[in-house]
Amino acid sequence: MTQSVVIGLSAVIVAIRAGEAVVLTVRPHAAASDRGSALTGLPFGPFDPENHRTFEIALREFVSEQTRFDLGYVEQLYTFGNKGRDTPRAEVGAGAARVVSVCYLALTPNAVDTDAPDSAWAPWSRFFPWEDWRQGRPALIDETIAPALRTWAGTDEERLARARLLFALDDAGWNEERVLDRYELLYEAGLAPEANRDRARERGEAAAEPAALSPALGEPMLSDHRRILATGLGRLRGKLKYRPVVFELMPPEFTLSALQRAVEAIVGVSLHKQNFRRVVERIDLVEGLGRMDTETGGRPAELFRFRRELLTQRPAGGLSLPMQRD
Amino acid sequence: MTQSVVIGLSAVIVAIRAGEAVVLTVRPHAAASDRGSALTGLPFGPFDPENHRTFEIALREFVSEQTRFDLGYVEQLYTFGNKGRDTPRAEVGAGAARVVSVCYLALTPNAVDTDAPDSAWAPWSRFFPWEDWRQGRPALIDETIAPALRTWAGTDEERLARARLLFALDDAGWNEERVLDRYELLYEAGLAPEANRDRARERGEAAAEPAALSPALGEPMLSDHRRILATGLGRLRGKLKYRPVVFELMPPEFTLSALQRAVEAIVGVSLHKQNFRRVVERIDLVEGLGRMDTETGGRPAELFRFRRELLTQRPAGGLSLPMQRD
DNA sequence: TCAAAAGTGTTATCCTTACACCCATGT
DNA sequence: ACATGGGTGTAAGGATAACACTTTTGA
Repeated sequence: MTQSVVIGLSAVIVAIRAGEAVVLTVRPHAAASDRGSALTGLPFGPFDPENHRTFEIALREFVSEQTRFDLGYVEQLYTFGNKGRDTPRAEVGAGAARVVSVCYLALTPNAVDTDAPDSAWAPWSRFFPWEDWRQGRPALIDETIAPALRTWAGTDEERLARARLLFALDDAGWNEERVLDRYELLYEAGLAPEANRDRARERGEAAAEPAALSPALGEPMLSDHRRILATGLGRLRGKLKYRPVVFELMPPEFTLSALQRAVEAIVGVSLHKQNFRRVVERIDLVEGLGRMDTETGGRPAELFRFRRELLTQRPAGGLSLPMQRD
Repeated sequence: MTQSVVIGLSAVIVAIRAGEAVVLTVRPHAAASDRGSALTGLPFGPFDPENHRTFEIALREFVSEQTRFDLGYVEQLYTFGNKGRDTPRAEVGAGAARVVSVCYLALTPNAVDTDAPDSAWAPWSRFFPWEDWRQGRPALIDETIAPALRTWAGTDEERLARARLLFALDDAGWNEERVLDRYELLYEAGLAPEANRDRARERGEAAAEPAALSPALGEPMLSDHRRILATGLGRLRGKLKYRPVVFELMPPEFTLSALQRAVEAIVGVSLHKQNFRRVVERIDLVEGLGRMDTETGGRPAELFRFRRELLTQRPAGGLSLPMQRD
């Protein structure tokens, strides 16, 4: 008498829009079963073993159905199967079916408007405001997060050490890749509204009101979608450094500044302009086109293209990130 | 009327034994449904949503049941869901249930004998003999693989380019991380016995005899387990370079040579002794104990330990790999 | 003419690589 | 004594980080 399992697919779909990193979100149509459902989520859909030969085929199909938008680069992220995950209402399941989510990261150079009414591009700093260090260390960390974490940690040395390491307290360095660990720390400390909601649901109560400081700590999402998003952002930040994936986010022709702004938007730090150019030239994966982009404000910038051909000819690395100190 | 889905769990469990990288294999007890079943597989077991709160709990449980062996470090690898995957007989499914496998990579410092009769440690070069470059470029590549791939490619430039890039033909460099791509290329070219078996099954025929050169091209495994193993090996080879995971494979005290041999066994290349030591000292994650190991043959070697405490105090990186040229 | 952004040059420093050499043990 | 493996020093070359500076446009 085994309980049935339903496979769901989710996608973290990333693009660059006006120099900002954005992610595709959907707002499931209002429905009775959704309490307090101003919440957005990631595009998700069921996996039907009858009709879908592979996960990826199913993924591309439901994304283009839901958003009229075609995916480009796709890679598998993670599979979540913990009991107690919120059951997204779109999954049709018999009663208490266990939902397992196979999650994907997708990158696209066309952040076109999706003309589907319930989907929209949202900058991901809306969900993780503490992850954007481009203007320097966010005040949010020292003013809100650090005190709250210290209160939560009390005298527990292990908790304190984690908080220090992950949020760069007491002169610890910032490691931009550990997005998921930071989100999970906040969740564990009860600083993510999702934590209260999930705990309430476990006790069978109605969801408690979000804690007072929630809005500052990033907009919550449906189910565990913010965890999935954090997984995707962390993976992308890491991958940039050892695979030439930025170019999957760029249009066919771009200026080096646009490329730099794209990298900065993703990793969330400012880079040193001159050295960034040198790094890009050294890896030798771009080619100047001789033509100029005159829309830049100052001196016109040369347009470049990604020499995609080279990927089939040699190993291919990523970009190192020459940080800009203030 | 959706077809049911069964979740299976598989594990690539890696250890170092006498300086060799080994992986835990199981040989399911002979059964009528298993044609030609001298084949080994990876430990796998069903995931029961009734009783298991998380995948990882289920994984640890069935591994210790099957092999009387406890896992240490564990990370999720990949989830396979393609139609046409061979259904492992241990999964109890109603008729034609679709089997989705959530696969894990596990590392352990204790390659103890498992006293379970059907499980055994096997060096992974048995399954991927072309991946071991420690004694220099394997003759197998030029004598067997390259000619077969060139025949398969014919005049198809794209196929030729892939073969050159992945198997380091025509002076292309060897990239030890692309284990999965290499296996998939061989599979696609019909050089892995699994390919013939799967194609035969798709046509509803009995499995064809393995191709003549199969034995040289690595021992095949049950179902798609060799693909899973390739995924795990590739991931581990990559991870070594940016996370201190080697130490999860070492006993509490070890010599630097033992550490080097472990790294070499995993990445499959020889490293430059003097520079390897420098690299290890620089990352500053090991500590000399002042005591000596006298069992080494020549001059006794100092014993070191991994300073695991540091992981909670600072970011932590991996080892760079100073190659030994011949 | 000035602001804004593109683009070049140069240097100190650190890491990697390669090579040469010495040390302590068992046979 | 010598083979075997452990361990140290040092110098060349390349990558990175930090600096100052020139060029080309629009307002």
